Amino acid sequence: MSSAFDGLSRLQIEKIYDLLDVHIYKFNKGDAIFPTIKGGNIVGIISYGSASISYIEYNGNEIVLENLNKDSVFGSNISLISVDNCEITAKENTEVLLIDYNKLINPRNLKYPYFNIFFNNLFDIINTKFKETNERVRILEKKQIRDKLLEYFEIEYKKVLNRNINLPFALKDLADYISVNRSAMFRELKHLKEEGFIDINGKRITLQYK
Amino acid sequence: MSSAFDGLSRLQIEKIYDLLDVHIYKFNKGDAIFPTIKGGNIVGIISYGSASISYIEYNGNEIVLENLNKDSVFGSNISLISVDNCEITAKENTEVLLIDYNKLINPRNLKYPYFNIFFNNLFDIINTKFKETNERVRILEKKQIRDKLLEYFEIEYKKVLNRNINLPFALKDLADYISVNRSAMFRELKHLKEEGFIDINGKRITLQYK
DNA sequence: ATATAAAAGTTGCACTTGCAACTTTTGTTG
DNA sequence: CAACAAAAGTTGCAAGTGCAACTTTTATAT
Repeated sequence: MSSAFDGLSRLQIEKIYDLLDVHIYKFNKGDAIFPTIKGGNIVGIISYGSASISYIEYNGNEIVLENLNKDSVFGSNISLISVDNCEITAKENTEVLLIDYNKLINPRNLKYPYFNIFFNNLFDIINTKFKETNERVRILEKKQIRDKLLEYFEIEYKKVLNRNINLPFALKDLADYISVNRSAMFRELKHLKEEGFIDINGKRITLQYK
Repeated sequence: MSSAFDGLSRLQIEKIYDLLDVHIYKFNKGDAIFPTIKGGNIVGIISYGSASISYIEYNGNEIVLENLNKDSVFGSNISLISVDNCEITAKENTEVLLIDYNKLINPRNLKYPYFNIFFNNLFDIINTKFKETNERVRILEKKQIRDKLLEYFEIEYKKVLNRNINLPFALKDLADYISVNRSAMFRELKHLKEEGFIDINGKRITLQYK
């Protein structure tokens, strides 16, 4: 996980705070972060703590869109996650940096080398985020659980070029990620195993067909 | 559909061509655009014509990820669509502008007001694209066709605040968009109609519950 | 106006999936 | 290490969905 301030000294980071008129807000567990940022074109960075972006469905269910941790960047105007119609809630003591979007894209700032590092870091985080989202879309587009799993394997395989895929999360989280029922996913994994396509050992999945 | 050159005069556009050393390539129907841009960090803009971004699945199926039309922007390093492992194919006579990504983010260019307009336009296109993708993820995450449809309606309703939703595409394209079988989607639309939730007249859907 | 193609609309059926209700295993905490 | 919680693993069943194979309607072209 890279940070928007990677490669910058303490002093340079403070200069950026000044340059962009960064506002620092602290929230307690359960606090809503959104009233402070909604409306304005503002970019948020979590400096410590964690929060979740969620929204209420038409039927009243709360859907967690994303979890924000240290160094996460969010905001509706910086191509990260659609914050509109969402609530952002602190999950613990959390500090958030808020930056006016217009100051961020003010070209005058680009004459400062340390600002360019910061801006490129931000762009990089956005880029990574978007690539991840596109990967997930490829999986979600598949109609059947088997195809979603195979697409997931394919994407992970290309990243490491290794038949052994180590799940970065629990199996139940994989079910959430590919958006299918946990038991049904498990059943399908079992079938893939029985048919000799894969082998599973805890969080390690081996692709027998590669 | 906005263009990266919106708000710029012919002369200013030519200055941008010079500034960024824009390369202009022409392709015939069926030509692969990708060999020219792959590897390098390059941003593409379709100046006229159309193309499609597709990839070959593990089972040999070709999946069309996206259609590019006039003014579409693409490229793996500008947060648009993950072009890696994909093929870009011209669907007709097509002209593409290719820009070196590093020149695009060169801060020296930002001293030119016309470049800032261009850059902001690009950022805006990226932003819109990402919001659209996030919308789609919200729909694709739903497990049942009914929930996908209702989520789609919800999103469209919030955009226009009108019970009448005009589909911007054919019903079969809606099925592709929410990634379900066309007939199955139709059946579900019929059920929603029979249960009084919606009314359908061609491409106009009226939400009776709003 | 007629031919042709494309989209809309319909239906039956087999298969897939979500869901609930478990048991078993693994991990965590005082 | 006992107690508890969380995750993994299993199963039956009802409901949902994909798919194929249609018919009907609408759009497009000559």
